[in-house]
Amino acid sequence: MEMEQNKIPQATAKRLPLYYRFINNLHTQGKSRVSSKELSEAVKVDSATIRRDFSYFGALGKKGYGYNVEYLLSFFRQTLDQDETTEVALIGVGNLGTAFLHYNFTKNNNTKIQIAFDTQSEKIGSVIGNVPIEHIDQLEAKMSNISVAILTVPSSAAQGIADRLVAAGISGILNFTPARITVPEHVRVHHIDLAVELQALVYFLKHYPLEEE
Amino acid sequence: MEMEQNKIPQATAKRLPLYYRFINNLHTQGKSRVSSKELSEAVKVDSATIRRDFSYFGALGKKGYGYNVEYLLSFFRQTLDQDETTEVALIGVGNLGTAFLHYNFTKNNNTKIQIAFDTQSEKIGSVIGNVPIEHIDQLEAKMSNISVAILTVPSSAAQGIADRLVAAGISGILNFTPARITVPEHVRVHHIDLAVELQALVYFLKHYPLEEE
DNA sequence: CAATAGTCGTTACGTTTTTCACAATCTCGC
DNA sequence: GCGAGATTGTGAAAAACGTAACGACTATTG
Repeated sequence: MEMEQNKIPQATAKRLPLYYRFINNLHTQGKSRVSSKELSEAVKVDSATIRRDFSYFGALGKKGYGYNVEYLLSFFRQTLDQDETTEVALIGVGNLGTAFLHYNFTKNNNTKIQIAFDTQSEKIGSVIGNVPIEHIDQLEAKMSNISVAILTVPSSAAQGIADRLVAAGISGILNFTPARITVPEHVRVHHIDLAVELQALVYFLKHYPLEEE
Repeated sequence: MEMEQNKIPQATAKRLPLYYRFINNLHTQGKSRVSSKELSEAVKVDSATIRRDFSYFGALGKKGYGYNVEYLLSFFRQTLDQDETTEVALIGVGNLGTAFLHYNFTKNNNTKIQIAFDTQSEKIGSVIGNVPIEHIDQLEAKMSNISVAILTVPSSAAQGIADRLVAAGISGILNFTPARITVPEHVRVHHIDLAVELQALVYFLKHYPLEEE
């Protein structure tokens, strides 16, 4: 594992996948060149921030010209390890879980949902979006060499499943339940809380009015 | 609209809904008192940060004692305008949209999905999670007094729908499509990009190793 | 009532992140 | 090959954010 890029700010790291997708779009559209200003309008990130972000990886552009899309794309593919796919498990095949299974991550991404788990027997054995669904009892048995899990179970089950994932050797959990799960230090958890996101938006609307007109 | 709390940092504002929910939980559990340390363990936010966040609203706690759950709850209810429900529209009743419709926001929140729209005729007229589903053609007609929309349509349709929402007088959009939509300055958009979240987690796992052991 | 332990509110400081602004450099048309 | 215009990369400043530390105050116990 190269540690040279250890110095990349977290805020920058979070934007990288976004950049990657839009550069990919540009490439598909046949564009061969792009400026930080254009990219800024597309991804809604300040152009200075984009230039700064890119600069952590060295001089990727040319002054007076901008960035070569092809070069940028191949660079990001390498940086984001697009060549090597990360296998992901999904726990909880409800509506939200199903949405993920239909989401074609592999197309533009380095991730692939390899297997899904649920408790409901009528779902077991079926395949959604090319992903087979197994009974949750099989979790420990079938999680070898899977290091990332998406948690879309009811919140009451979240901590219990998280404990089992940890025991099975998970490295990262994307937690969509409202519960804040507790895990050992070596496991990284990202929380995405849909109700909180909605409420936060409402709060901002009421208390941080934007420019009128 | 009170503007006194204009000075609350955005980072704090984003945490308020989270605090609210956990305080609500404590109240339901019959706890009458809580310290910033306890709350910290529950919501996974540093206790000093919690005290700081609360302090923007004045002295809510008592030294040597902690915070009174009931008081905190009534305070947050007021601050987050929990008494007055915000009506929300949902556009796009796919898997993700359906997940939202089943999510009982109203229970713990000040938001209620009032109406949903889709293009597929077999869904029109049905009701999911108490929310009626209308044809997208009805959008302009039935959006009066709705100021917030959840956008869960295919990304190719995102900008077009966004334009119509803006024309219909929307104030805020929670955008779950990978597309970054363009709107006038007075409309607030929060982007939640599931693929980006997953990729970001993977990137962090590879490049920012956590403490081993 | 004194002593002890607990907890807040806030100050001070360090870190991270964003933004400004411009010299350096490149492109492109003529 | 020159000059006008475009765009990068970055130094420096500002803004935003997080956290350690501690004085002030409270509750509780003996």
